Amino acid sequence: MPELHDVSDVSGNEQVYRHLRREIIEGRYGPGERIVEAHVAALLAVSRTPVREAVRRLETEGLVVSERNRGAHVRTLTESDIADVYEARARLEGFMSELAARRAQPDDIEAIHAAADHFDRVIDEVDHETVDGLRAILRANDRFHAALVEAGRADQVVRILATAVDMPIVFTAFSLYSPAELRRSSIFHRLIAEAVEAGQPERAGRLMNEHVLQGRDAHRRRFREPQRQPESA
Amino acid sequence: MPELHDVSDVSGNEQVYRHLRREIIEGRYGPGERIVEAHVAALLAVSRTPVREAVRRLETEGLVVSERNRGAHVRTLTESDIADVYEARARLEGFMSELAARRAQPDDIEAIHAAADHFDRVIDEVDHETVDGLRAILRANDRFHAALVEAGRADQVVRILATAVDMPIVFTAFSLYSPAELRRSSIFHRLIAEAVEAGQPERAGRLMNEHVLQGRDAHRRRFREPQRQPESA
DNA sequence: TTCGCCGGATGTGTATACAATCGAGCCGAA
DNA sequence: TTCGGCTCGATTGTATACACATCCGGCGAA
Repeated sequence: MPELHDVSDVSGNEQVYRHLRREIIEGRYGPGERIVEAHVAALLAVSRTPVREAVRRLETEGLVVSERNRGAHVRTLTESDIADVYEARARLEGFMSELAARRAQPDDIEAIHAAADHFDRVIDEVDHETVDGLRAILRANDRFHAALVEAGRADQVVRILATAVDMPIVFTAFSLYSPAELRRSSIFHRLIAEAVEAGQPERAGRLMNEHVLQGRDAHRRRFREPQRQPESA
Repeated sequence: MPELHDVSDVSGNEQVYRHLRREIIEGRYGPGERIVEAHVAALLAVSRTPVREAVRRLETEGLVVSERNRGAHVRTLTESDIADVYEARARLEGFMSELAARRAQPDDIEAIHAAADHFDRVIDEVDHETVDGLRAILRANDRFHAALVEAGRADQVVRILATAVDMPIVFTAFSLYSPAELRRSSIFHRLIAEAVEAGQPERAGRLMNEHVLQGRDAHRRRFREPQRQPESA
């Protein structure tokens, strides 16, 4: 893991990548919207070269589609695309939870419990209606999933999840979870943590699988309602 | 799927990408070997710009690792990395086989059977000891898996498999399969095709899962033997 | 001998220039 | 009016230039 909270020493490439990724995730670049290299370059005060590299990365991650000589645009996903990716993610994270239950070290277990605690605290304390609140909740959720997945000690699978499968969660960012759903998530986090600690791979895997599918269903419900956007930051 | 057998109208970027990918897959760039942009550029008679873009793509696919200001090198995988990726692939392809059994259209079924037939013909006819023979076998195998996976009609998951998970198979290229293993593969292909045609998702998924794990084990056996390289092309 | 410093060679990161392509609007002919 | 072709602005694809980081070998001092 190179840098985690580094801020100074990032290449232009990396800076552009993070910028675009966040803009897309948080919906400021809508689905289908065109990404013009020169505009992004001007906005971030860099040349087109790093912009192009960042776009290539996003393209292979699947966030962006580009056609030769015609530029790049944000990928548009159908409801069923998203559901499929959730299910794929359920399988992979389920697998990682099994591995975690087999391979986790005491440190890992502690990190998992800490992340679960932190999630609880965050959902109680932050204002769900603001962008910052949502970011905090999503970050806390990511932290739990990251702790779990890393406890499985399978770096390549972690990489797959991070680069290829993260995408859909991403588009979920503003598809808010209700307080009830968040509490349910919290309960699942606890159950998974306990199964991992107890060294019960099958249970851990099944619980995680189910937990992710709950996310899919929550997403699906939101998708079918009129979209409500939270207040901007 | 943009182009499949296009050869003329490829951007330099794409050309470099394909070149490097193949070189890595077929082992002419050994694990850990450094990739120097200017050398590749000179070799393919393009500038460094498209080379850099291709390297970024390979990097997010996980074939290559690069460090800031220090260049890129071919990723080195441990035996356990490879085993983990195989298992992840088993889960995802198992999932896709389930979907295929649910969603496949008559065309898809036909393509799957055709690919299975083709695989049989190829393993009977080609010389397993040459690079070209191996390429033909791997291509035939890929064709079966592609037909199956595409029958699941979940483009995003196909993308994930292609960009993130394909990698290990890749490193397997020269880890030859024995004739007995190839025949076993053939049998599994048939069984999977039948389960899909019969609309039996669970069986299709289980069979595919098992089939991929057989691949993992074959790989593992090869890994532990002294490496034999096939004659060069 | 060993350590540390320096300088050049090598190679990466980014900016910029220019050619090629695309697409929209215009114009004239049927 | 409608359609085909044309031109031009906008944008992408690639080459090239240059600044800077890293690596390595040599040299001198302790």
